[in-house]
Amino acid sequence: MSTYHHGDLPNALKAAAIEVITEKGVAGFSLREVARRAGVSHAAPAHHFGDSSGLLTDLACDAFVHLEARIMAARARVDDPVEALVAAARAYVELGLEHPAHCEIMFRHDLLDHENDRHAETSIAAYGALEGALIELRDAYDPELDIEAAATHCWATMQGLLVLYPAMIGLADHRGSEVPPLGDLAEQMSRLSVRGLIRTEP
Amino acid sequence: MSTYHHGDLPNALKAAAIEVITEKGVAGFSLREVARRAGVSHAAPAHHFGDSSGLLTDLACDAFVHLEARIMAARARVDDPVEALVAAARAYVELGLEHPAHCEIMFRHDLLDHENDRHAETSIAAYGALEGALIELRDAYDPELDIEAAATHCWATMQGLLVLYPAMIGLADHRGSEVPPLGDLAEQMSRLSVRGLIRTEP
DNA sequence: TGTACATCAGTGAACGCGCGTTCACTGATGTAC
DNA sequence: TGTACATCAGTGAACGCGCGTTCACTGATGTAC
Repeated sequence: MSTYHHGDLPNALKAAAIEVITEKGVAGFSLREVARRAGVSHAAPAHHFGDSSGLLTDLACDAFVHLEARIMAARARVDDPVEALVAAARAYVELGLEHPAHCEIMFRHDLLDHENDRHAETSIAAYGALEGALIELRDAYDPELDIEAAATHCWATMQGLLVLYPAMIGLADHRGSEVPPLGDLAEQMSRLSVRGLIRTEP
Repeated sequence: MSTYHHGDLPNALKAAAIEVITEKGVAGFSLREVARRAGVSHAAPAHHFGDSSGLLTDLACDAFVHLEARIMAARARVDDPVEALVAAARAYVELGLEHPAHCEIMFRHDLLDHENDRHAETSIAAYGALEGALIELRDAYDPELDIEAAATHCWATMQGLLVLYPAMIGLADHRGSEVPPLGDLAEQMSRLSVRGLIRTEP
């Protein structure tokens, strides 16, 4: 097998990067380490991603694409707009559980390249999927629902939950209490959000 | 002036660390850089903090102490439990605006030392201040309010807002729309939360 | 169909840099007697 | 009141390491004629 040309080095590098970040956190990430894991010389990644923010930005875009797909799937799976939103909330945190590395990067404003067009596209698309769910909620339950505010509220709550969850576990250990599974927590939190968002009881 | 013994090197190092993180993000943080800025040899920090996670953990503890103080102050300033909670929400994000470096560290689970006793104490105390506000809310408006769930909901929403805010600005720039000031957003979000948390309209 | 050439993808050696850690040291401070 | 000694705080040189970047190179692929 000729391996001089890799065939799909970009994706191999992304997979290696995810591996590194999952094991050691973003702090342990380096282009050399990634190249090493992909079995390629350390100068190779530059041909595809330029520098490390190029690679990380591409991974963040993948994360947004995954997120959009999951929210859309949740919405398609469930009829009632309230239940669809709850399902989307679960989908969000489950993405965090299954792809912690992607999630760790998504909002690391300091590490990403914001000029990147795909980054704008994919993040807007993911946001749009959430907005869609809220538009259905508005149309079904409360014409006065403020879509922008509701989207910010839902997204912030879920993202905050992902950030806080490890700390909650640490705190609970210290107290001898228990923390519910993250998915259940996401459901509970999103139901609280919905109660605040719509006036009519569903 | 004899400077061989610094007088208060630990605090000088912490101040330098905040400076570095504010300028370059956590990614640009190193003990050597911190020592340099404190005007001290690069081996000196080890005498006080051991390694970098020792220093960062101490900063995170300071952040929790600040946060607790702000929440308590907000509660003391306002009588009505709903308004107190709203004021606490504002206090949270304003801490994020005024001390972005502290805030960037608070929940960086990967960088902190979790065996640290002060970390447990201070984070529990800050959480307790929020719980206190919610207990007052419960007693005044809804005896069935679930304190744990409510605390998680409020904290997650505010923390998520801090994480998302830069991204929201980026997205708004791209759309040509505007994002309200963070404090106003915090108020709006916390009012939505309260509406979901208590059954009786205040 | 075959050949020449341009372009692209990856190599590997070399560079200088900043990092954390170690270590023998020295200056300052506090305490015992 | 003075002296000796232990402890603590900070020094600065040395170490090895992994990093990003650069560069001349080579192997593979695609295209023009």
